[in-house]
Amino acid sequence: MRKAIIVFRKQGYNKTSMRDLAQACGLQKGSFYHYFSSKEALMLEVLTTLLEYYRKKIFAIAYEVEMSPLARLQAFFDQQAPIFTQDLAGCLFGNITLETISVEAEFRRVLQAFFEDWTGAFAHLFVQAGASEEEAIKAARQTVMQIEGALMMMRVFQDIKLLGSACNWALERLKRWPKAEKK
Amino acid sequence: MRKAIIVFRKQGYNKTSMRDLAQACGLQKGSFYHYFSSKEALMLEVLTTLLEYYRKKIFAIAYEVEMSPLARLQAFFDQQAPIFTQDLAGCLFGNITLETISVEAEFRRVLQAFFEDWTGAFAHLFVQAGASEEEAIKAARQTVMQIEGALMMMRVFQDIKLLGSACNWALERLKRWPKAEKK
Amino acid sequence: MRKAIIVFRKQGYNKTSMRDLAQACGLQKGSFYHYFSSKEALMLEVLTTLLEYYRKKIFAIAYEVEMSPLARLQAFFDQQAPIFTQDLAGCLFGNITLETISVEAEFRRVLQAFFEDWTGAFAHLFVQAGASEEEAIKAARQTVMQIEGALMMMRVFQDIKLLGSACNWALERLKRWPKAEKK
Amino acid sequence: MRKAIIVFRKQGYNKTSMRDLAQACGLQKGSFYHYFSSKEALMLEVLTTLLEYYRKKIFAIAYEVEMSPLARLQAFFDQQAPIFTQDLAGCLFGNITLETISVEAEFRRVLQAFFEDWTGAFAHLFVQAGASEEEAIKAARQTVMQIEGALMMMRVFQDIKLLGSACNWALERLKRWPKAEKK
DNA sequence: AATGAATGAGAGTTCATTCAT
DNA sequence: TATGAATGAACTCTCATTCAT
Repeated sequence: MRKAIIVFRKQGYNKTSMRDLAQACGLQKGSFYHYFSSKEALMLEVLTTLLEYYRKKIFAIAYEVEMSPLARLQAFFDQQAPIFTQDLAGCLFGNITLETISVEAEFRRVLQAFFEDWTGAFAHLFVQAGASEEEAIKAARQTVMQIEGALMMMRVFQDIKLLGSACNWALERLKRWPKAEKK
Repeated sequence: MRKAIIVFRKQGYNKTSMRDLAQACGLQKGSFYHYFSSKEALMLEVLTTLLEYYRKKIFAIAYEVEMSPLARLQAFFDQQAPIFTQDLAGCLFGNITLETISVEAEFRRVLQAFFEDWTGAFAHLFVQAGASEEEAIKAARQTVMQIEGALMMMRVFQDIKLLGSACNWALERLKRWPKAEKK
Repeated sequence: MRKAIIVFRKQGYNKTSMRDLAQACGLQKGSFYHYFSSKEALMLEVLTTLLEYYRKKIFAIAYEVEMSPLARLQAFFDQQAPIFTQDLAGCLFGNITLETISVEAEFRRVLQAFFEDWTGAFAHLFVQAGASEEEAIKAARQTVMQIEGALMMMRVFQDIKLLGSACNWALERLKRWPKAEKK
Repeated sequence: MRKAIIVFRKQGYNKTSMRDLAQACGLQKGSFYHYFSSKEALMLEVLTTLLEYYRKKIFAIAYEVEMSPLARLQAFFDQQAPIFTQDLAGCLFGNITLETISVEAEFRRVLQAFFEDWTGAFAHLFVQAGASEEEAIKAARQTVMQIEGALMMMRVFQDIKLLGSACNWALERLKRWPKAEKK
């Protein structure tokens, strides 16, 4: 499963064959069908599992009351960055979105959930820093977009720093609110 | 060729078969090989041709001296938006980047060129509006990222307005510079 | 075992997978191999068991001395009909014959035995009704053929009555012999 | 196509792989898909084509006015027998019926059409020989059933003569009608 | 310039079978 | 006795590509 994430994120959905996945796991491709009923089902489960992980390990950081919003965002990025930069492969959800969303309707619900929860986490931070609900959502959306855009640039130009600058912009932005550094 | 762009943008590179492309053009699969030596070559030519089109018809707008920077950016977006929103399929370069960049090295050069020129065009506008070279590049990059991120969100949530708001943010940002509205 | 008969009769030999059979028995595929060494062996055992059942419960009716030949044939059909009409699936031996006889030689012996014993049972009735050995065998063969043919029509046209008429013809035919109704 | 008939008749539908068929035609299995969209479609076309052939070349004999009904039936069997006895493989329609009818609904229409037309042809002969409509249909049905049953026995016992005797019975039966031998 | 037959490789998937537990 | 993981071969079908016409 963890192996599948890596392969899918790097090669995309259509380019990745069951043989690739099996090989990455040291199995025969037929063996995969004991665990997943189809390639599509596997992808769906990969996405669902990964979303769960994000919720518990990353998005949750935005709701930790013991840190200031700014500290939380910092921690958030610290957790997220290594995942995104690994293999210079970016964000699985973003990659799969652009590759499949117009054709594979089954993935849409999970992909939407990911982006909604991500935006929600950021919005919560902006609210806590002093923004109105509306302002917060706007800022959160913009931040998510910027990061996904940055990941794209990171991959085209093979330059990890491009993600860093997007994160910095987000931190700067949060700082502008009065309660950004208060617990 | 124009048909190929549409199909590739919507379905992606790997999901699109030569049969799909031929069908879209009212031809037989085999006939395609009179014009393009391989699927890869075709994609490359599609990207190159489209890049040329962008340069002449869209990026060029940023360098038109008769309009204020703000007016130019507005015109820029007016040209770009319908292409991006058609079929809710987004930006071919962005889509192909996230799908293939880690696997097909041959496309990278064109993809990079596209994003460089795009950024360059925006940077020129910010400079003309009064920004320093460095500030301009930063702002331009951020804008491109935001738009690509917005296109992703537009596709996941099937909501065209998400692109619009990214464009508006860019316009607002440009306005903050003193010479934004001067020719 | 009884479940296997049902599945095989309806789906045929090649279309039926070990998974289908296991499922019908509430077992796992692997568990089947404690009872049968292979799919072929299973089929063979199914056929053998069923033949044994036919011999004891159905063909035996033809040899019951307490009834007239006609009464025996009637009883014979009364026993046989519900088996053949269940699920509109016909006769397992007939189905398997037409599907596999040219390819799997191993089944031939049991299949032949079934048809020989069946014919023998009918021939006995005709002899008892007054026919010569030769005439009896001829009539018996014809009757079996007619019934198998009727089962085929029953299945194509999804009409249970087609079997009934074949049985009636056989009864009429037997009646023509002088001792048909004598014990 | 002619090759496909042979292979399907001998091996059945499920046992016959696209590789088998391709091999019989000296092609690669992939090449088959230029002519038929799927195995099922191929089978359907095989059945349809063969039905057409039967109608024109065999069933038509029953309607030839220049011969007596008996002569026509004789000619009918003379045409039919070599097809049925070839490879001891029997009747494709009968074989496919018993193998697939409960599972593959798409074939039913053609299979029914075959048996209806066959019965119709025989019924016509009986009518011309002097039978009432009702009697004719009954006799025709019985004859078809007998032949299909005989083909089954022919295959189990690997004895070509079994088909012959079924044909003879049919001829004898027709002779019993007054106008059987009149043109 | 365009076709359509053909190919060989490989896709996703199913299968009968094995075997450690 | 029964499971469930695993395999390797075979399945139906699709693909990018070639080439004679």
